[in-house]
Amino acid sequence: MPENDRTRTTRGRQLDPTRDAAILDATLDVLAEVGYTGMKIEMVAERAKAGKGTLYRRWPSKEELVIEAVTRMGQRDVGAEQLPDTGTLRGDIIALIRPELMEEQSQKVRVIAGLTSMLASHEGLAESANNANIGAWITANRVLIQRAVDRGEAKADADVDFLARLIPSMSAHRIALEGKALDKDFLVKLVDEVLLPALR
Amino acid sequence: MPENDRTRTTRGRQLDPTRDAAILDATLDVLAEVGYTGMKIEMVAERAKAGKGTLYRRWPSKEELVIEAVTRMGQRDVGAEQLPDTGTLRGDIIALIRPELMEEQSQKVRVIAGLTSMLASHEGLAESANNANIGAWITANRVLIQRAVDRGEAKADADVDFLARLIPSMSAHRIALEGKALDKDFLVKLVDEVLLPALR
DNA sequence: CGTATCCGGTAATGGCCAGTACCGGTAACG
DNA sequence: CGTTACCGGTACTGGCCATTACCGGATACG
Repeated sequence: MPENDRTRTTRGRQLDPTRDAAILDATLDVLAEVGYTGMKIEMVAERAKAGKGTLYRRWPSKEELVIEAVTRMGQRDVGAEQLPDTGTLRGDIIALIRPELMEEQSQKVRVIAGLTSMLASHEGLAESANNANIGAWITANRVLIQRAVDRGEAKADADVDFLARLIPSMSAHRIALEGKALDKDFLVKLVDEVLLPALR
Repeated sequence: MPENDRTRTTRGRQLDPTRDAAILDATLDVLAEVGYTGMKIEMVAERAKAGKGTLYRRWPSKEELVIEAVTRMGQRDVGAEQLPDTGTLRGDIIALIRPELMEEQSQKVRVIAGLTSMLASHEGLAESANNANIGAWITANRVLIQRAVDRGEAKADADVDFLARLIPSMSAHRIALEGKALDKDFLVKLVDEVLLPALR
């Protein structure tokens, strides 16, 4: 039920669809900054320049709002179809590192980190959060590495699933626990010093 | 100020020092299970078979209690002096994987994960939590890897600081986000397939 | 011994904040 | 046009705990 029941038959003014995006974006911003517990509905409303009523007219609770925001965040992912294909794994992985994507990934990781405490209790959220976000990054890596294996660039007995987690895991740790930014140097070093050696 | 001011000059019964450990242990257990927000003072009291007053007689707030518990958790670390020394890096790292340590590390990671949302807001906690816990594990790895470099077992230009984070980061991701246990197979694979190739 | 203080319980107190109700104003249905 | 429902604001309500206050026993200091 990501989209609430918007099929109206009644009279009068309709919900303004442009407010939705503003509210969901504000939700992610606040989540990334202060986590689920620190996030107050009023902060989201204020940042979205909306009244609390406007939020509650769309989502029945804070929890539902957060679930939709996180789910939507997971949907704007890299898109497994349009992955780079430069002919080498190193080139592919580095092509994945565009500055906008890095910033976006950083926000995603921060959102998830601020959510970990409720993952255990809330079932659907854990799914959306983990699978849809870091998960997409891992999936992209999996595809790229598998290609390298098929191409003979990487050794045939490599554990693709396992190695696909390498870069996202290390990055998540750097962002969430060390509080550092995700810079290109770090990622390039990860590819050259760790991932590629592991595939030879 | 880890230890409260216990220098009493007044008359009457003293604080029973054996209650402290029970309460701090209970705090860590609850934190690992439900995170900071989900943790209610009453849960801790109940698990420690204590009254709430007994807690508040020792710590002025939930926050202070958690800080001391987490700080103390950081102090029972591997102990950089008694690190294994088997002659090979592989042997050393695997010797570090004792079942009790794995269970303890898993609890630590779960505690930290349930705390991430408050790390941003509370300064000292982030320090205690990150540096003192995963940090100790990273430090142990750093020492072992440096030894391997000195010994000529690993290549001389290896970035020891960087590689020391490999196993702890990957393990933390596995425990905190994937919710899986930290088993020996996973760690051995990490050493053989990732760390050692990166050092050749 | 006498009493100050602790102990494990349990019953207030009080603040924070999700959720609700309304307000004056406005846009979009019939 | 006349409703009806929305919009951004701003109270108000109610529940959940952190924190405090007590209770009827222990206990250890002087």
